[in-house]
Amino acid sequence: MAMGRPREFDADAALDQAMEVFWRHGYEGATIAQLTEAMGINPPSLYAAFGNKEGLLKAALDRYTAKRAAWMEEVLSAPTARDVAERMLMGTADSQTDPDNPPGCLLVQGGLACGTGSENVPFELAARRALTEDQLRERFVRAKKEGDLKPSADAAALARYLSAVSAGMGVMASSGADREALRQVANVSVKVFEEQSAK
Amino acid sequence: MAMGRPREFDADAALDQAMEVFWRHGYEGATIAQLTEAMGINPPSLYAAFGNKEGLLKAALDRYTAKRAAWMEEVLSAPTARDVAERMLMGTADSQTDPDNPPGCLLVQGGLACGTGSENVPFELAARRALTEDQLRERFVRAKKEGDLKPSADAAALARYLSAVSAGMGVMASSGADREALRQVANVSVKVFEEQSAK
DNA sequence: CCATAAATGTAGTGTTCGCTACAGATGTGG
DNA sequence: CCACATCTGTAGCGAACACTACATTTATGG
Repeated sequence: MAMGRPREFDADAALDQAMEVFWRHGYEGATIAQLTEAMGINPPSLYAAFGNKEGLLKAALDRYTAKRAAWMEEVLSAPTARDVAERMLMGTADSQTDPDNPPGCLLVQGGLACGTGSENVPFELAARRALTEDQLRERFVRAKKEGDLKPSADAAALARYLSAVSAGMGVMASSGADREALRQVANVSVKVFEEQSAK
Repeated sequence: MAMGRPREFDADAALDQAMEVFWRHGYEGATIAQLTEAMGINPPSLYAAFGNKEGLLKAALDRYTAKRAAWMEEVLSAPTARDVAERMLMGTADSQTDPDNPPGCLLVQGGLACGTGSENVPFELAARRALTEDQLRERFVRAKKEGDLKPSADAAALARYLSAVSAGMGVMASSGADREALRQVANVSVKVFEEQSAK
C-alpha cells in the first residue's frame, strides 16, 4: 500500500516554537494564528499532527518536561538534601530569567484558570508540576534514610515547600522580577534545609 | 439641570460577583456573558458603570485589596517579624482554601499571561502584589530597628520571600491543594524567620 | 507509470467574543 | 407638568476565534 506524502516540517522544531507561544501568552491567550505562524505551518498541518489546540499543548508540555529531565537528574544527584534544594532553586532562578526563554515557568504561566471548555488545562499543568514534587519527596525520603536530614524532618512537606517556592518564583519572574531578585528568594529558602539537616 | 435615572443595582454587590468570576476563570477566561449574568445586569449597564472589561477588572481588584486591607493591618501588627510571617502565611493558607471563595488568590489566578490586547492585565495584578511586598519590607525594616530581626537580615529579601511563598501557595491552591497542605508549606516557611531572629 | 495515501495551501465555516445603537423607562430640576 | 439626563433591556454589530472542506501536491507500493 502507498505511504502518503511525507510531512515537510520538523515536528520537534515546530513544538519548540509552539511551546514558546504558550509560555508567553498562556493557553487561552495563544491563538491558532500565532501558533501556526511561529511554527511555520498552516492550520491543517497543525490539526493533522496534533489533533487540536489542547493536543498541541500536551505535546508541547511533553517536550518541555523532557527537556528538563536531564537538569532534574542533575538536581537530584546532589549529595545532600540541602544541596538538592540549592541546585533546584538556583537553577529555577536562572532558567526562569533566561533571555532565551519567556520569563517564568510554562507549567505556571500556561494557565492557572481557564474558561469554559478548557477546564482541564490547569489540571494538566498541575499534574506535571506534581511529578517534580514527587521526585523531590522521594529524594528527601532517601536523605532521611541516609541520615542526611534529621529523623523528624517531613519529606513530603519539604518537597511541597520547594514546589511552592519555585511556583512563586515563576509568578514573580513572569511579572518582571530579575535574576538577582529570584536568587535572593532562593538563598533565603534554602536556609530551611540547613535547619533540617542532621548536625 | 436634571440628574438622570438612578442605577437600579448595587455596584459593590455586583463587583463582588464579578470578582468571583474573574477569580475562578481568570481575566481572559471570564466572558462578558458570565459576568453580566453573575452581576444580574445587562451589558449596557456594565459598560456605563465600568467602561469596559478591563475597567471592571480594575474595580474588582480595588475591592479585593480593600477587603484585605484590614486583614493586612492585623498581620503587620504582630509583635515580631516571625509572628508577622506566621500570621501572613497561615492566613493565606486559610483564605486560599476558604470554601466561600474560589481557591487561590485573585492576584495570581487573575492572569499571569494574556493574549494580544490584554498585555497590561498581568502588570496590573503584579503592581498590586508589589504593594503587599512593600508593606512587608517596611515592617521588617522596623523589626531590624527594634532589634527583633538580627542586623544582618535583609528586609527586602525576606519580604520578597514571603511574597513568593504566598504566590506559590496560590498556585497550589488553585490546582486543588487542601488547607492542610498549605499549612504545611506555611509552617516550613516560617522557620526561616526563626533563624533570622535576634537571639 | 499508475493507483493510492497522506500532507499541504487556500479559503473559508459556524460560533463566540467584546461591545454598542437604539428605543423606552425612570428619575431630577425648573 | 415638562424638559432633560441617565439607566435599562433588546437586539445585534464587526472582529476574532478554533477548526475544516477541498483541490492540489508529493511521496510510496505494485
